[in-house]
Order: sequence, then C-alpha cells, then structure tokens
Amino acid sequence: MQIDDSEASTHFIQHIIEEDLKTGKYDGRVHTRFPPEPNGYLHIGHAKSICLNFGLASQYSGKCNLRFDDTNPSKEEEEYVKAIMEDVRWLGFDWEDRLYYSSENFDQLYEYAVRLIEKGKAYVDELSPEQIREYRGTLTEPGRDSPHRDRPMEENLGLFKRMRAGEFAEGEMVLRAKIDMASGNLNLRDPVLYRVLKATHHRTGDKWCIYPMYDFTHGQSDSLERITHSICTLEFEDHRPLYDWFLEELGIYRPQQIEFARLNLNYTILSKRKLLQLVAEGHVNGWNDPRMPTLSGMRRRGYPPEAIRDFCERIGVAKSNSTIDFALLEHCVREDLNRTSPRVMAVIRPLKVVIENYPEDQVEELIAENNPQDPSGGSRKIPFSRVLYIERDDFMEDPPKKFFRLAPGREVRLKHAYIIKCERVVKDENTGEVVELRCTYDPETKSGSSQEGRKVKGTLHWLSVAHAQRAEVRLYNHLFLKENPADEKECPDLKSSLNPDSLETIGNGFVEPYLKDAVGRFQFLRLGYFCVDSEDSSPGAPVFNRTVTLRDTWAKITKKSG
RNA sequence: UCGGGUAUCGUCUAACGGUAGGACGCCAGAUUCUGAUUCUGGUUGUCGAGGUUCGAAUCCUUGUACCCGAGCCA
Repeated sequence: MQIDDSEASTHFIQHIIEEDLKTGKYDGRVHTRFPPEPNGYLHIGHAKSICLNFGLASQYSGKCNLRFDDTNPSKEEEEYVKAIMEDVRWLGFDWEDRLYYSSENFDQLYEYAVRLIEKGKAYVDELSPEQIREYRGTLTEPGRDSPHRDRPMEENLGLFKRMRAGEFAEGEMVLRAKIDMASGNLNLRDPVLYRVLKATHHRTGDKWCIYPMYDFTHGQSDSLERITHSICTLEFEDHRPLYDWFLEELGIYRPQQIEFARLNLNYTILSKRKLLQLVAEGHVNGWNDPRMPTLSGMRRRGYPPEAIRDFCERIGVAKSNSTIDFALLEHCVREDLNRTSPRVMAVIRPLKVVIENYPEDQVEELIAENNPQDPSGGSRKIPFSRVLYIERDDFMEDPPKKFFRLAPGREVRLKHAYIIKCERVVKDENTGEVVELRCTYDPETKSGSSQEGRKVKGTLHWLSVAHAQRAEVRLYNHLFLKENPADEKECPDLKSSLNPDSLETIGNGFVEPYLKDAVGRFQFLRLGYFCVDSEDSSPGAPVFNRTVTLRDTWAKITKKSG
C-alpha cells in the first residue's frame, strides 16, 4: 500500500522521539512499556495506550515491555493478570521475554527507601491518615510540617525496619519523603512512600507487610527497565516532578516521561471503577459482555483487532482532552468486516411468502457468491423453494413513495434468486396482522441468466422455510442513552442512564443451513455484521451477536420523516 | 483562589512565520441483484481583544473557557 504524505502525519510524541534520536539522548534507543494495574479488565482506552507504546517501539526499531504495576495487593488479582495478557496478545502485540511486575522490585525499592532515609530525605511519620490530610493544607494554602519530620536518621531507620517487621498496624506508621510542605504541587508535600498493608500479594504472598506507593514505584521501575520514553496519561503530569526528584536523589537512570490525553468515547464509559460497578451490580453479563467497551467485550462482540488498531491509529495522540465519536470506531469495524466477512442470509423477523406458481415439491440449489469484495472467496449453494421467509420490514401494505421494497402489486428481486410480485396479502382475521404474502415469481429472471432482465427497485434477502436453521440473534445498541455518561453532573446515577434497549434478543431468528455449525464473522445481507457467540453457541444451536449494523440510508429517511 | 495543563470544521487531528489540509459525520449525485460497498462533488474551523511582521493558527501582551491536582488508590 502506498502511504501518501497527508496520512503520514506525526504526533507530538513522535516529534520528541525523533528529536531524541537526532541528539542521541538515549544512544538511539527507544524502549517503552505498557504498565497496567491488574485490578480490572482492559478497555478500548487501554488499547490506545497499548497501540501507542508497542507501535512506537516497532516504528523506531525499539522494544516495549509489559509490566504489571502491582503495588496494591488489596485490589489486584491473578485473574486480571491473565485477562490482560490475553487481551494484549489478541490485539496483536508481543512483549517477547519482557514481562515484568513492579512487585519484582520490592527488594530494590526497599533499599531505595533506606537510601533516602540515610540521606535525610525520608522520615517515618506516625500521624494518622486524617492528620496527614490536615497537615497537607489545601490547594490554595500551604501545608504544615509534621511534628515527626525532623526525627534523627537512625531513629527513622529503626522505625522503618520495625514497620517491615510487622510491628505496626495498618495506618499507624508511614514512610514519607521530606520535600516541601509549602509546594504548590501537592505531590511534593512530603508524599507517603510506604504504608503498612497486611494483605497477601498475588505474587509475593506474605513476604511483605509494607508496600511502596505507586508514586514511589512507577518511576523507579521505568528506570530499572531502562525505559527511554515513559508514556502516561495527563493526570500524571503533576507527578513528574516527584518522579524526577526520586531519580535525582537516588542518582539512578532517568527516563523521559511524556503525558498524552486519554481516550474518551461517547455513549460509553471508560472508567475501571464504573465498569467494575456495571459488572458487580449485574447491569451487564460480566466483563466480556458484548456491550462493554472492554477488549474482551469487543472481541466477543466481533470487533476485529485490526479494526481496533486502525481506530487507535486514526484518533491521533495529543494533549488536549477530547471525546471521539463512537461512529468512528464503527466505521473502522465496518471497513475491516466489509473486506473480510462472507455474506450470508438471515431473517430475524420473518414474514411468510408463498410463491403460488412455484411447484410444491421443487427445491432448487442457487449459487451465491460469498463475498463480492473478494473474488477468491468462492460461492456456495442455497436452497430455494415455494415457501419462504422475508423480513417483515421489507413489506408495507401502504408504502410511502420512497419505499423500494415489497408491497401489494409490486415487484422486487430476491437476492441470488428470482423477481417476485406480491399478489395478495393474507391477514389474521381477528388482529388484522399480516401473516402471509401470496406472490408469483418470474422463472425468466433467475440470477445469472438474462442479464438485461427487468430492473426492479429493491432486492431482498430471504430464506427457504423448509431449510432454514433456527438461531438466536442478539442485537446490541449503545449501553447508555446519554452521549456523555461519564459526566457526573449530567449522569450522577449510572443505573438510570443505561439504555434499556441495549440488548434485544431474538430467540427465533433464522439463518441459512450453511450456518448451522459455523464459527466466525459474517455479514447478514442487508442486516449487519454478526459473529457466532463464543460462549453460548452449541452444535446445531448457533447464537449470533450483532457486531455492528450496516450503514442504513433507509433508516435515516424514515427517521427524518417521522 | 494556589500549582500543572489545554484551546483549529459538528467530532477528532495536521500545519512549527508563507495557499488552514486529512479523517469521521452530515448533505447531494453516479453506479449497484445488499437502500451495503465503491465513486464523485459539497458543507463547516484557527477562543476573545490588542500588538510585532510584507505576511500570524503559529511570536508578544492581555483576557476568557475547559481539564487535572488536597488517597496510607493507580
């Protein structure tokens, strides 16, 4: 493929890296990392970071590590570690032999803490959490020094050792850096370095009862891994001076931290806390519910990893907060699926059609191409017979002028088959509901024959009733009604902003017999892209998830006019 | 109010003192045995006010708006 200049625009992080490469700042090395905390599942926002970090490494012939920032044993679990690794791999990235855990650095971090104490740059404080908060001051007023701030170094050392030995309860003692209680940057007001946490760690077990804070771990972990460009989100901008202070005081290798704006997407939320809430309160069926913006949810929904990578490429990288239109993600998904997925026919809201002039017992095998976008995709046979299903939406008894589909007296083509004409409408005597259409077909109009045959306005998908395979079909819509459910002011209550129609289950849909035991992704002609559900399908009883609808001009017209 | 950031089409994002460009969306049309795809064409933008300059989205002054920050969370 040709890359023209307009597409090849570089973002500010690439500018920085290219400048560093030019000046030899890191000896021409580019080494990044993706550092998730294993306390939840990865979502599309993480995908942006993953693509950025792994993408940069590959673009500049560098490396990218996977590192779990696991400094809080009370929130982290092995289940998340596994899920995260699976998601990163599925997205298409490989950390090779560079899998790390911050917890592997606990010994080194402890030693760093001792070093700071010995330099007189850290002290053990016995203020309560509440007192520490009071002493910290406010955004506009300076804080006050802790009464324990000037403890002798030897005493600090002894106390810190006793913390490690388990002599103090949680909340009783902490180790703090001695920086500046009057700093405008609250992160520098003697931040806590170590706290007592009598919890079992998913990796280190019960070896430790004190754990380093993230702030005392992240920068040093980057340093130990010889990271060159430590890419993180905007909220850590204020922490950079602190990380640099640690690195400086410890006299160790210094990576360059660069902050970028995290992804926001409309009609969904990308907050781990709130996603956890959706799962915990049962508003969705687990982390991989196809409505979830998690990578596992999108995988189950049928989003190809290529599409997600393309999306991450297109949204760009910048420092200004922004919200991406969900339509862009869907565009990327459709673009990939249009190229790659076989076309098949399914009828999800059936209406019976009887072809009156078609022989009772006749069955014809018609040829259907699998993918018009892919000539090498081949074709398959589909059975045609006297009694068919078409989509209820494709018939109107009293249609508006722009309706191209079937109506009394009108003709349409059945895809891959014949032109039919609606002769009569059969209704339920009591309800007046249309229950059946009596039609005739024109044998001269078979697909593939006489090319210059009559033109009709519409082409419908259909299924032979006798051959149709029953299937469950799940139609998904936005999980939230509001465009910005993340806004606490607009949506103080998550529950009430949920879209009650986010999942519509069609228990008795029908698909081609071809799909009885299918796996993978398909385009249901004129309906959308669907995939076989990985969990609930069973042999002979397929379940399909709608990945995304097709663009639908007719739906737009009907919506506009009423 | 203190510290740190950010402002370019409806939404994202380029342009690094020299023609404001691309993508998505939207609108119109062509083609189509998917109202899909594809293809054409169109729409709309530099936060405000001053200044420097032959020339400003870009530099300066000033204002405004928005985001982040007071966890022993990450």
